[in-house]
Amino acid sequence: MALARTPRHRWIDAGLRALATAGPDAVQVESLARSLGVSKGGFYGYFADRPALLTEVLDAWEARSTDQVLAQVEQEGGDARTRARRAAELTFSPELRPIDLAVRDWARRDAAVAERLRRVDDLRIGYLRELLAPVCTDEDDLEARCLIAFAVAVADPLVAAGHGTRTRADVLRTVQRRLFAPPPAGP
Amino acid sequence: MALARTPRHRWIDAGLRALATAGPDAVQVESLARSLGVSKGGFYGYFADRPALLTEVLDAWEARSTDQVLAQVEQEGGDARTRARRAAELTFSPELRPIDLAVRDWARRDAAVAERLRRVDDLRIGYLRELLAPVCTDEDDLEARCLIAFAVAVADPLVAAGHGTRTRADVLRTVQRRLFAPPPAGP
DNA sequence: CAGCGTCTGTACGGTGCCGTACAGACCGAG
DNA sequence: CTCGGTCTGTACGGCACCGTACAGACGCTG
Repeated sequence: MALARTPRHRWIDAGLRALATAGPDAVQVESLARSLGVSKGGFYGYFADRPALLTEVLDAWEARSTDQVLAQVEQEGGDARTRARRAAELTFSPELRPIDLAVRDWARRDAAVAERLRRVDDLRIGYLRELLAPVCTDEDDLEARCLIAFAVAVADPLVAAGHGTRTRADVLRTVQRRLFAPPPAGP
Repeated sequence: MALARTPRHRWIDAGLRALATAGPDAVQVESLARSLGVSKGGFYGYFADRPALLTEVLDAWEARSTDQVLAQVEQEGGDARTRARRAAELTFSPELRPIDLAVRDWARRDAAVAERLRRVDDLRIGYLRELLAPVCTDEDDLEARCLIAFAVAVADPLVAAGHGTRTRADVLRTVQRRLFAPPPAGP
């Protein structure tokens, strides 16, 4: 039984890279083969066709974005703020971040992708809600903080503007402090 | 001099629609021609090639997203909160919103688009900063609120999660109240 | 070493898009 | 009506990609 030089997971990894850098349209069989230094000969032994690969690419993204991140965070432990930051670091790591953005854009035009993203985001925000609940007395306030935290995390690299003398990191620190601050004053 | 049935601006409008719904890769000459019920015969009389059309599509988007929105808001007037909401309504209208998202994704892989987006976002956040300045004593706080407001506005349709019994609109109202609330307590 | 199954390279037809060429339709001017 | 310029439809060559077919290389197994 000859060993595969280019087994399934290499095609999937290459697909994830292509998805991250150039969107789903760029996940092309011949293009991936070139990037792997291989011809597409073996591809159709593993996958029925291009859509089948895309499905498995999404499977891989979903697993890495949820189970693997949560397992890691829970294993490392720490208080709520530490775990929230760690979950954000892992979820929006330099490696996963561009895939996340590509999937979000993709979800705008593909219902199946949108449903997957909904599952993933529900899980993420559910976890965030648990972590933020202790500092919030009001349920409305809790929900607002969750949306703010998540929206800022998602949109950060999408917002191109500068902040005068401050860096984006400066501003993000201030935002984080606000999120874990005691509830604001009256209406 | 025969009248053009399909003048420049119709190609550009069609390009904007394609960009909005399916991204820049979908702005294809023959595809646009089909959507206009026309063959591509006349296209190359107006535009040198496909990239030239994309440039003009971006020009149109930039003009509509900045000058036209600001002019409208300033003309309608109102207090800071009213104008902020109105600017958001116009900037993220059902018509402009999907173009905005498509451009943001596009900017991730095209430096020229990224620079355009930077100009546009700087202008938008600059305006927002003016409007929010009166309710903020602290400069750090002001900058944080600007980023929060803008990030939530941008990411809202990208975040797929639900909020239990509340609707997204409910949560957004709470966020808006927070943004215009007096500064939070100590550190 | 021989045989087998698996993986890989190459070649092919089909399709869709780009950009060009050109002929004809159309409308206003004289 | 005739002329002229402009816009449009059609056709073409080139290219890139998809999915299939098949022959040969490779390494394990006996």
